[in-house]
Amino acid sequence: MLPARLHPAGHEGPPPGVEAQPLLRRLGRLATLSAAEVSIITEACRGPLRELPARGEIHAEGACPPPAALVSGWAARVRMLADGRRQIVAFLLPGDLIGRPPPCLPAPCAALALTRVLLADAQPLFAASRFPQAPPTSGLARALRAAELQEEVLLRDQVVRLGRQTAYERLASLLLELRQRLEAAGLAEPNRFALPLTQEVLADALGLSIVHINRTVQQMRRDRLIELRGGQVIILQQETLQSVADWQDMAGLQD
Amino acid sequence: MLPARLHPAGHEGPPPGVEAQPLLRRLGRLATLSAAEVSIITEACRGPLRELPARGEIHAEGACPPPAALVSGWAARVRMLADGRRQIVAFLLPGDLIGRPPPCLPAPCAALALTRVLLADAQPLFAASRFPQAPPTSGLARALRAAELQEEVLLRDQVVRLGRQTAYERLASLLLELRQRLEAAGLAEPNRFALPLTQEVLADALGLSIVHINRTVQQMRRDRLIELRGGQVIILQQETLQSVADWQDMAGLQD
DNA sequence: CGCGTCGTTGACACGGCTCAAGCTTAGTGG
DNA sequence: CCACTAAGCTTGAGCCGTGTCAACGACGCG
Repeated sequence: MLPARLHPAGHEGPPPGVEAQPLLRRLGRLATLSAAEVSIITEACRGPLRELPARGEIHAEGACPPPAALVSGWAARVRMLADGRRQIVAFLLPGDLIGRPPPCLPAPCAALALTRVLLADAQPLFAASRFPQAPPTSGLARALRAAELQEEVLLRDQVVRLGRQTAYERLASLLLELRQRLEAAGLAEPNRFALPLTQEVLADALGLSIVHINRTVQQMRRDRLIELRGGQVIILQQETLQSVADWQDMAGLQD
Repeated sequence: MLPARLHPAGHEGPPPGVEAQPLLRRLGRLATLSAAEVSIITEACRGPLRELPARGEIHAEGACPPPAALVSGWAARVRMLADGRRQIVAFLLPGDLIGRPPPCLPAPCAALALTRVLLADAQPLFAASRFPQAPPTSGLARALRAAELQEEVLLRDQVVRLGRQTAYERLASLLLELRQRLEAAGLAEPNRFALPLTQEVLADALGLSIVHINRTVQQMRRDRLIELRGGQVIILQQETLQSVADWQDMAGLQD
């Protein structure tokens, strides 16, 4: 059963404000949130949202943007080399956080919308987590911290993929990562999810050429590990995929 | 002029305790430290140090070790694949921090000593930075935070290297990174530093084979960009090296 | 209908890997 | 002082994974 909060037809502007779900689900999984904290999050997602079209720049390289939460759509952290080569450093999915509160370095990556994207102002979340009030530490603070640590784990996975895995393994590994993250945001069925990425984007993420990504996808199809059509992935043999990818579930991250 | 704090002959156990310098220099560069904070750091480095030989395991994959500071020697964060392939995710240099205080995920990487290594207990630093006492925020807290953010920047550089650069470019980029980091710890002259790494270690860091690292080094020697003998690197043409590496100074990181 | 974007395929080149051997250096024990 | 050994470095030959170039097909949109 797919999310009931899909709005009927085309995207005629930001939806009513029911879109707090990915953030709520994800942060709620990282730590238990109080009712007050839940409403802070909901409120932030109801607030004025920033909308960007596909290919829009969320922030430039070297910027130090105010913290935002990705409410819907896909984005990526991107670094360009002088001669135009491009590397996608990380994918940003609904429920992910994009900037950091003020004491921060200039971002070494630009952030780029890969689809149409809605961003909420995340400043209230950080503000609310800052004052160590009643509880040992606020659940929100723990969740934000855990999200940050998780991002670093993903970065390390990316390093291993790029440094020591073949094209086939990289693709398997990335698909499993995306499935798990989407699932944490409530956006994936166990073996099926939307993948709104062109092969060029996959190539730039996995450090390969477009052509080779294509061949790799096809091989994986022929091996009947996955189906991939029309922006939908179906994982046919999760076990095999996991062993190909040398997958190790990062499990808990429950603080 | 090289550091005057080199103790005379062989390594007959931890030195008197003068080895707080890399940590002090590095953290002091990230934020201004109060006299009290300086003495906390000095004290931690005088305290009982943990010593490991080259190849010793600082902590295993999946562990959640107490925070430590690398006082002397080189180490690395390492991930192994099931079939024995190895990827060095990051290098750890004197002045770097290794674990995090308790609310932390199980480490996705093992930490491995690459040379003989001395570790100080970093818990006092984190403890001291936790209570937001007098100043706006303690300089130590800001420095520790900046160190963490800087680590993430380095990880992203590593992703770009592995994803989109050639062997030659990767090596150039890594050498420049190491020079800069060692310099921040007071362990490098402008164009010369110690590089106590075997070519196998370089290969595992740069996602290449030993043989190819060797050829790449030789090419760089023939091009007279660097000299590299007996664990010493001399950078002969910094400008050229920077343009090869697509180097962008991450500059400030002054909060 | 025409155009642009994306996906697909083939031919070929090349960077980097593997295998294999020889070399240098430092350490060790006779 | 000299084998002897082990670790690290170097070099060559050949292969293979991946990149490049080029063309074509499929689809969606104005």
